[in-house]
Amino acid sequence: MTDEPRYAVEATETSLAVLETLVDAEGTVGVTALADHVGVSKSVAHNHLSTLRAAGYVIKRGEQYDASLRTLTLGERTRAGIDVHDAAKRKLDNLAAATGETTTLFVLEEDAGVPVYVAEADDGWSPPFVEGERLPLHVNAPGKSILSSLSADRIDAILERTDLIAPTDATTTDPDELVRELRRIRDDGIAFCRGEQYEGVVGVAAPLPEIDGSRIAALGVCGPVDRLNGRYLEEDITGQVLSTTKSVQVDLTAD
Amino acid sequence: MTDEPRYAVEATETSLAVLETLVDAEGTVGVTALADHVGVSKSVAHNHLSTLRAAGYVIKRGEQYDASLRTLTLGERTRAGIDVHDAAKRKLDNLAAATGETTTLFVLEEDAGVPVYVAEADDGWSPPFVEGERLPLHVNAPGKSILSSLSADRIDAILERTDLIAPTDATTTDPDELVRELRRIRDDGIAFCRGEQYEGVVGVAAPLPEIDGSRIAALGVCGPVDRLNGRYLEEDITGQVLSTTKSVQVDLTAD
DNA sequence: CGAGCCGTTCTTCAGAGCAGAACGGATAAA
DNA sequence: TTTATCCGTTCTGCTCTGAAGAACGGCTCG
Repeated sequence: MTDEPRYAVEATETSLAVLETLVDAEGTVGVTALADHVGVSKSVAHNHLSTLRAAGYVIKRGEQYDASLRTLTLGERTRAGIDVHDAAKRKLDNLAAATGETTTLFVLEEDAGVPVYVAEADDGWSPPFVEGERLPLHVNAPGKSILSSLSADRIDAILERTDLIAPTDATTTDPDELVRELRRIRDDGIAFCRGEQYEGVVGVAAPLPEIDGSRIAALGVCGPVDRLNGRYLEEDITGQVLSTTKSVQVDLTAD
Repeated sequence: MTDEPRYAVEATETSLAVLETLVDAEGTVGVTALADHVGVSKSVAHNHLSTLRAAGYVIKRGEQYDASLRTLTLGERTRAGIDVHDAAKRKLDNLAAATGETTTLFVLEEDAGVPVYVAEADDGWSPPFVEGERLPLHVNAPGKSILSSLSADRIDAILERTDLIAPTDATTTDPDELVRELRRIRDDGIAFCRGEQYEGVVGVAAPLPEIDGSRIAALGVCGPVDRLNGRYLEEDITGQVLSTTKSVQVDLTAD
């Protein structure tokens, strides 16, 4: 997984650190502050900034630097290559409108679940998912859906490599218990998450298995437990998640 | 603008070329093909791939490489720092739903207009805008809105640095004529674009001037000329664009 | 069975890229 | 007004990175 590269390119690591610092900074950053933050000399920081600027990923406002909007294109171009996203986006918007809750599309990547699209709830609130950020598979409904759709061998391999961290008290950290739950999820075709990632947030999700070359994914709804509960959650919402998933699957098979 | 950096970091340029190649590639790419494409030796390509992989921006599927979804986070984190985006996103969704057409938020960056958010039309069609891609300001309605809201000095400076390319026959390439049009746009508070960027595509946009630290932006609707025309375009759609813009402005001032 | 590909590793050496010093303009303090 | 400081940029010289190309080993196809 994280085998250190034998011949790493240090300059690349520095440039990425510079770029990430700028992306996370509020407003612009000066050369000196940036050099301190990244841990290189001022001249080196300056060289990397100029290079990133020539490439278009960094802009200069006065004497200060900032990440440019070009950073968006990398992600958008990557997202454009994901067929599940194209098939699901609009349906997730509709599902969000119909339920008033946040809807998400997660994709499997390197033993992790990655939100690729998040349609926000009516009230604008949604869990602090950052699209593209890898999340452990065992802490949320889409992640568990994805896991449940894999072969037993693959589940074991992933669980072996994964540290079953517990963001809340509700998180399942026992592999055997998790495997039992995954079996139930596979039988039901639907996964629930009750505060396992964030206190008070529940989720429902259904797997979207691989369809000739598309990625293994899952589609879900999540929101506060005081709105999502009881029969409304387990029948109404669940039904809508299942029918949306079905419809995305049909579209994917059609192409 | 494009003054070559005096001490460019070549390794960074190579890594970015590698990453962009992967992002634009359909599916995965092998080391040899990638090395050829970027113009470096196989071992160098391999070193950069390993480094980018360790940083999380590249993943390996079997013996092939691909851009990872992590590329999304750079853009999303940048976007999260743009207050105009947060204020306008939901309203652009609503405007798209109300009109059935594509709505966009453009922001000024380095003499160019950059789409930061695009809400697609009902029929799923939208101009081939890639979020984050810089577009000339004189070819579309949001760009012209942005220009019109600047001071005369600043307009002159930008026009001097800009090559007034003409994607279609309808594009205005004469600076004087453009300045006259910008004056009209400033007086009306609304800009139109009639096939100046893409044949058969018209646009309406209104400027969203700088509000304490927010970026200079514009908000627009665009779609095919056979749907958007006549009084429907000039009164109905235009009115909705103006009221949405007003509402975003109010929200921005409120914070 | 062997020829050819492809990803990975190794080795060697030029020069890329590092740190630190020096420059120069701007701003603040005396 | 003068002086001190700070910050972005440029310069310089040394070192070790990162480049190329060859070699390795596994795989596939003829």
